[in-house]
Amino acid sequence: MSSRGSSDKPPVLTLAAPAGHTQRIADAITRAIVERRLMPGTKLAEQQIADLFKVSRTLVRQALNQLSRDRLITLEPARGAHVAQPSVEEARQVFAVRRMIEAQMAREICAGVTDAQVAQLRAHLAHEADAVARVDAAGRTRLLADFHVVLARLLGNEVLAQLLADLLARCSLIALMYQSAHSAEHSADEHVAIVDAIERRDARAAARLMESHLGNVERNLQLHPRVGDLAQLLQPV
Amino acid sequence: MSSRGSSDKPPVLTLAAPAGHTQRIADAITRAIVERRLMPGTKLAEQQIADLFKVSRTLVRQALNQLSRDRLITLEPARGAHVAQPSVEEARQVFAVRRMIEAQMAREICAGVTDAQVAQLRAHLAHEADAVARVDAAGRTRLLADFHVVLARLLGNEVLAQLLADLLARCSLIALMYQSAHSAEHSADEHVAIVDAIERRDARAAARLMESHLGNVERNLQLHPRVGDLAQLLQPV
DNA sequence: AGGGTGCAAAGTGTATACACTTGGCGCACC
DNA sequence: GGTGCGCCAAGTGTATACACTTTGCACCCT
Repeated sequence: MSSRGSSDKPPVLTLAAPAGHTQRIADAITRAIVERRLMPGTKLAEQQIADLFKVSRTLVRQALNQLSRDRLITLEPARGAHVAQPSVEEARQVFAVRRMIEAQMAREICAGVTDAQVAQLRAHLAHEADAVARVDAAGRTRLLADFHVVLARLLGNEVLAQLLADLLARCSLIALMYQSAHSAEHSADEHVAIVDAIERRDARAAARLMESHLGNVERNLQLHPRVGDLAQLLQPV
Repeated sequence: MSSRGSSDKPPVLTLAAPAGHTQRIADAITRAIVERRLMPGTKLAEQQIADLFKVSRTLVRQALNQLSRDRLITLEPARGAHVAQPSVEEARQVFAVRRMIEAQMAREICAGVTDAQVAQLRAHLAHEADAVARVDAAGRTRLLADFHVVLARLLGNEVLAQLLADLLARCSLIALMYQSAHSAEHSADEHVAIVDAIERRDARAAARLMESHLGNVERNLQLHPRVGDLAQLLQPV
């Protein structure tokens, strides 16, 4: 709230940004979704967005196509774009994939991590704590997700990092649909424990902590048994 | 148990009408790349493709954007689209990710696989053997890749299956760039060994066999040391 | 009065037009 | 004769125009 759309974009670049306009629109919508300003199911009319950004529908369509591939919105043939409503099943599957990938990731990081990289992780944890202390909801959410991407980057594997980033974007949408009771402080603490294990090069503990961390996050979503189905059925498609 | 006994031709690509034109173009280009009719580095001019498919550049651009997100082509700002040339580094990273995911996948499959599912795998292996026997290069390559997707689907995790399908498309491009000496029969044999382990519910063996299988495939690519860089620079047609 | 049919407004799907960038060739100048 | 500058062609980037689908509302029929 406090950091409204501050004009961090000097108007100088506007004519020369080539791949920029489409990406800028996609990013803006992504942020709007993740920051809960666009609720799941909301219709995204092309002309409306085009007017907002002062561009033509062409660029808006490109952006929407991208977001559709990221599963952040759904694109029905002649009915337009809507903010996606991930099903309970999809949520479970996304978390299952994250557990598979990130547990193994934690193990491999322990095998070859340097002291400098550990320091890098500590720095990130400090940022997380800072955001939590400042009650900066948007930044906090982003940093908590970024932690996992930072871990991926430690392996020097950009493909892995990109893949995880995509999954995390979907997770943000899932988290806001099935409102999590898992407090940010709790997540941050678990991150600290994971880094501790990594610093000790304790692969088994790191993997176990990562799995339990992801398990906690998922468990605290309200997508559990029959209650979730009911809530989902009440959502207008 | 759905009547999924023998799948002679169940590709899901057959949708044509609604979102069809763009998808049809993207699929055609994808196939052309994977079947080695478009070499890495080849320029894809929009108007040229548009004429071929008798549509406007608009739809071609949409298709190219999709392919660019799949990393099958690169899209430079005002220079057009070219068939991607995955670097040696990228190839290694893709395989590293596949090992991480698929080894764990093999373990989890062993934990909960049913006899019917094993039979399904056997059926797929039969198709592979058939394609190898018929010296059907295109079908063979596709089936060898599909094996891994079929495994992913056994877990009932569509997110995982989709993710793996994306990685496999990139692998096809990588395989044709760094021409593999790994014979199709060899791969098929390793697939059989993996299924054997799964049938025995031997998670450790299945994971180990999967890792060695992927290791063999990667090792037999000619992306080994510094020679790879030279070979890559000489590649462009 | 209720429900079905047809019309009209809105919105998406595709094509075309136009502006701008890039790259190559030739001409002039050194 | 070599090098640099400028014009021309080709191709991409964005906007706009137009056709078709969907949808809501009013009106008519039962």
